Amino acid sequence: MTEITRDPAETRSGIRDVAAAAGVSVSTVSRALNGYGDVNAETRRKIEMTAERLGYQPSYAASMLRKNMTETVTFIVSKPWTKYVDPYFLGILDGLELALSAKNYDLQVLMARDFDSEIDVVRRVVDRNRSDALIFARTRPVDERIDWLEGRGFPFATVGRTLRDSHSFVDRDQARLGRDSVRRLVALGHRRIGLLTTPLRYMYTSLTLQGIHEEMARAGLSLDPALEVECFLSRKTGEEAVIELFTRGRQPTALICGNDLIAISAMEGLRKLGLRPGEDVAIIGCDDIPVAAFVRPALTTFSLDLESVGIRLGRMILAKLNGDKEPKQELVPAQMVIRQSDCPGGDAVET
Amino acid sequence: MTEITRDPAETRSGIRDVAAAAGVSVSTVSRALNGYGDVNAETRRKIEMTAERLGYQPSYAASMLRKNMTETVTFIVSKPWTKYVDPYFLGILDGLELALSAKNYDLQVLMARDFDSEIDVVRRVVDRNRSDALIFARTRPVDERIDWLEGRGFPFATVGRTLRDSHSFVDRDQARLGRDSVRRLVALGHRRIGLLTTPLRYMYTSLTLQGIHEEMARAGLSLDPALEVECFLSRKTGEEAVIELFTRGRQPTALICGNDLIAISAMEGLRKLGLRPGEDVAIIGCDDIPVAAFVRPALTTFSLDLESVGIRLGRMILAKLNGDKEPKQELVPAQMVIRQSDCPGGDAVET
DNA sequence: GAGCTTTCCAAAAACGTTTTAGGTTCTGGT
DNA sequence: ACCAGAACCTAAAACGTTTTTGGAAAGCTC
Repeated sequence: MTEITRDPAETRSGIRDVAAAAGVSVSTVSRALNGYGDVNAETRRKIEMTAERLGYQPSYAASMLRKNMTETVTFIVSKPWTKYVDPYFLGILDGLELALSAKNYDLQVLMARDFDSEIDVVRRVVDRNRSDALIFARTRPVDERIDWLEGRGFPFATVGRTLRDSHSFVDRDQARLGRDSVRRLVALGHRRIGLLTTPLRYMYTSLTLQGIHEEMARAGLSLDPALEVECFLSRKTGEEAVIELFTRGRQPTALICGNDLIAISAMEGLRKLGLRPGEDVAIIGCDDIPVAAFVRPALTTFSLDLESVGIRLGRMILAKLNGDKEPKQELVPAQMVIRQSDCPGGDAVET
Repeated sequence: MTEITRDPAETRSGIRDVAAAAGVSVSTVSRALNGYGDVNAETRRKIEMTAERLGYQPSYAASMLRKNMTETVTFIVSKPWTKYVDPYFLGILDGLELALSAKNYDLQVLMARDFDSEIDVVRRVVDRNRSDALIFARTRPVDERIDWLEGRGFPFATVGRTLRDSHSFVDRDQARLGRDSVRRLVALGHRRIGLLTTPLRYMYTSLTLQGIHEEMARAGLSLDPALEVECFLSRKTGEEAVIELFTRGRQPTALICGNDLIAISAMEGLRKLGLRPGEDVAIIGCDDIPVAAFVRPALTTFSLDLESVGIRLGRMILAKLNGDKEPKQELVPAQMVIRQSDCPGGDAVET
């Protein structure tokens, strides 16, 4: 035990330095610090103190190379999400971080330029061994990312389902959300319901539609394709969609919107047509973004405990990393939060 | 050149495999693939083809260990941002990714549990050599992250300034934005202007206030501390703030809000008080979030080309990684987008 | 045709850990 | 007194690259 305490900032001290300073071998330091057995309690304490004193931090690269694991889970996102700030994304990350950090995994988010290059990021991460597991969202009915990863046997989970559903996922119960929307509107007297959907290429859109159609059939309502408009936030907002819908003829008395931004912009479209949203036309959104409560009329929509989705996702991944082979699949229900934008109507207008 | 083409998925092939298959030494493969000189064009081509055929990808850990660089830039975020979806964040990431990927750097986002643990993430990233440079935002007047990094001489840049401003940053020109808001409202006839600020602990808040106060002084308006309320989106929304402000007495005819969410919720507060936002009281927001155009009255606010901020940030970091010592500092102006929420007023109400 | 440079390539060291294989000391039982 | 096994530790191999060092062959100069 020497008195010379070297400046820890001067030059990063490696495991050798710790070993030398503690008077033991390098391998003993490694075992002590990694919590393995075969090391005397007294020795371990001394090593820990020495490491602390020297400010020793194992080189990430070296330990990654030797252990062949990164202790990192990667979430992949790409532009469509970052551009139209999908509230999904960030809330889930919070939950994920929570679950993963409990087991000392880091959560890293990797950016892809656009949706199509996400597969490249997936490939690079896996091929170069940059992560222990992957998570991504915006699944499509048939999704090449999933096919590729399953082919490799690489651990992953998704936010959202696919047609096959052979993998692990957490998803909002979209079908139920669709059914609930319809049931609510039908109960309010609406019989002609318009749909302003999110892009059809995503699986969640078709699951929602499935639920909507199912409940409409049950209520004895006819499905009118002319009442469905696909919205792309980058091009066609709810505003344009509404105008298109109403000028087509057959005007709906209620609108189910794929997300809140569509819903809020649809309100604006209605006003342009001289209609009062929440009075002449009922509107239901989805996601419960922060402003939903503050717009006029306050938006009726579906909220979801995103953090809990993230936590489930994290647990799922951790189980997988522990060798669990079985795919886990969880559906979490969204909560309808009723405000003002859904109003009674239908019969009067219908005649 | 053998005909046996092994299954690339079977077992990851390393640089040795490529060397053997191409009939050259390991070091030559490395030089060829990394674009160094000292390798015959013909040989290089052969090696590249072989590597391609074997699906060779250099191990990230190994190359990281040997080169002592990660080819990764890390952006650190923590909960306050993820929770109240700050539009800043994601747009900047897009620009950053663009700039960095041009030089083959990866952009990684690391999550901290909360603001206070961001410093821990900073420490861990630097100590364990997990990134070549850091970027973060939400700077405070005196910021321990910056002090620590400057002490280490680790490359970094921030979104936002500090009191000392000794480091590299890109920032929105907050002072100017503040001045512009006031000038606009004064021109519209307002003389009693209320302030619903973002949290004061952030540097950008005080810079904005600085600009606001400066312009108010120039216009000969008195500064009334009773007209300033600090909003925290987690606790005090614009709605509560407005109610507090107006029940204090001395009612303003216009409100400058620290961000759009505050502004939109403030509108709701005004309505609760029986006032019409955009008619009785003018409102100016900040950030131009997607819904800003769709609320009623449509929100007058400030937009910013976030992608360009990201790109500047990226270039800044790349220069630094190229050995540039000089700190670079850029201020980018925000664009006022005038909609409906700022209305004439003041004199009539003022008496 | 000797000497010098240039071009191309190979062998080996190095990066900083973790893991394996093995060795020494101690304890307790006979 | 001897042996088996436990407890603790060390030396060396291994991870998969990049970089350094040096050497052989070829080309050029006089």
